[in-house]
Amino acid sequence: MSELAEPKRARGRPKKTEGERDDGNRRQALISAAAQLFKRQGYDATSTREIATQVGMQSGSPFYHFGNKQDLLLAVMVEGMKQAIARQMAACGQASPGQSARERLRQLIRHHFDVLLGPDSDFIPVMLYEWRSLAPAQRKAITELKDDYEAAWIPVLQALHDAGQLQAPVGLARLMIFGALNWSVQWYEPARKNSRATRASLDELTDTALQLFLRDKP
Amino acid sequence: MSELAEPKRARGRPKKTEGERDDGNRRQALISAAAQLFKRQGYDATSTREIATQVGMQSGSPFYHFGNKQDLLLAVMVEGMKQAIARQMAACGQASPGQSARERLRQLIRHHFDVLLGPDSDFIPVMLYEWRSLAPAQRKAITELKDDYEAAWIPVLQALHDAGQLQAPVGLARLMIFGALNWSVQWYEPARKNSRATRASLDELTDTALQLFLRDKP
DNA sequence: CCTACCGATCGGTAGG
DNA sequence: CCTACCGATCGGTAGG
Repeated sequence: MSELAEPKRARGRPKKTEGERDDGNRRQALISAAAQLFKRQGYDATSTREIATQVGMQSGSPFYHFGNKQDLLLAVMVEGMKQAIARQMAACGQASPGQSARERLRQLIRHHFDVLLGPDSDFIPVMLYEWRSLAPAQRKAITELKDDYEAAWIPVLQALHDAGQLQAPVGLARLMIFGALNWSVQWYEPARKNSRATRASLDELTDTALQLFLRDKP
Repeated sequence: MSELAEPKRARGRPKKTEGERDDGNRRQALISAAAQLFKRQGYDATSTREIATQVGMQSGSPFYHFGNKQDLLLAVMVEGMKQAIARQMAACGQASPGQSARERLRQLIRHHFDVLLGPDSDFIPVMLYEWRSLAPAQRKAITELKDDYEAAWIPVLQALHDAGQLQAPVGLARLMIFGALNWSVQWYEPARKNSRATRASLDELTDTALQLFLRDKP
């Protein structure tokens, strides 16, 4: 009986895309739609009406969920950063005993490319390229999350620096490495033919980055 | 006598900033003002009225010089790229006989930082971060200029790769190196106390970049 | 969350 | 290049 309830409820709703889960968390749908549109068109070039339409709402309805457009932008960024931090901890959490610093950096970079270019990768690019559109108080909130994310990189880079594999000073090196990675959003086009090709490409990018930044162990 | 002519003419004009050269090339003034505002606020967040006000025009007057707002954006980018190419050729034009590839790359990077972060450095950052706002036909024009600018880098990187000082494949290395450099627009704050400090800092950035990307000559 | 709506702003134009 | 203006769009709100 309860198995039949779902489709019945879905049919009873106003016209929505067929098969869309309609379990009431419209707020999340707004955030995802906003992320996608903000990434493609930019924050200023995207109207709240467009976002509403994409999730099947009327023009004023997003403001039931968010006080204003800026708050929606902030929500996109917070959502993206929290996911990125959680996934980074899961993937690169603590060093295995026999793991080299180079290997730890490889994992961090590989995960970062995933966050930038992989599936569901609209949130972080929006955060990187729409920073300017936040209010100052909002920037502070995001800065804290960004610091959390970057904190995992510092000891790894420091270890590589101490070992002579990273010559540049750690502070500037971190900024330049993130630049090299983050810029890929501007030029990388995933080979969409199949997901395996995309994964392979991100692996290649990771290897290239390591070759570029690190020297061989002396 | 001719020494007195200048202030007299300036006084006779309608209210403009004191001492401003008013020699009629209003088009250039619009381009410079647009570059500054586009960089600070973004293209979409800057109105043509703001630009007009900044150069002392009325709201409709920019459209006497430019067909529409997008054309003004294109003019900013073209202006920036032409200057950057000319200055790059002047600074890093042809290799001196005894000049190493590493030294040639140093010059290219140092000049690039100057274009990104030095004085009068509004144009290229606008080009880098407002690409999305161009019409497709306009993008083609800018792409050609960008290819000209980047052409000078290829043989240098290739030579370094052949010599084993640059391990990563040249194509991807170029993209990542430009990323590392271009991203500095997001975090670099020039020490404005005096111009010497700024120059020194850009020199430091250049040295760090070389340390990061290149290995010692085997 | 929809309906109905508002004030503000924006890019752009005609006509001189 | 200014004056005067327009149509369109936008973020946001009241009231249910």
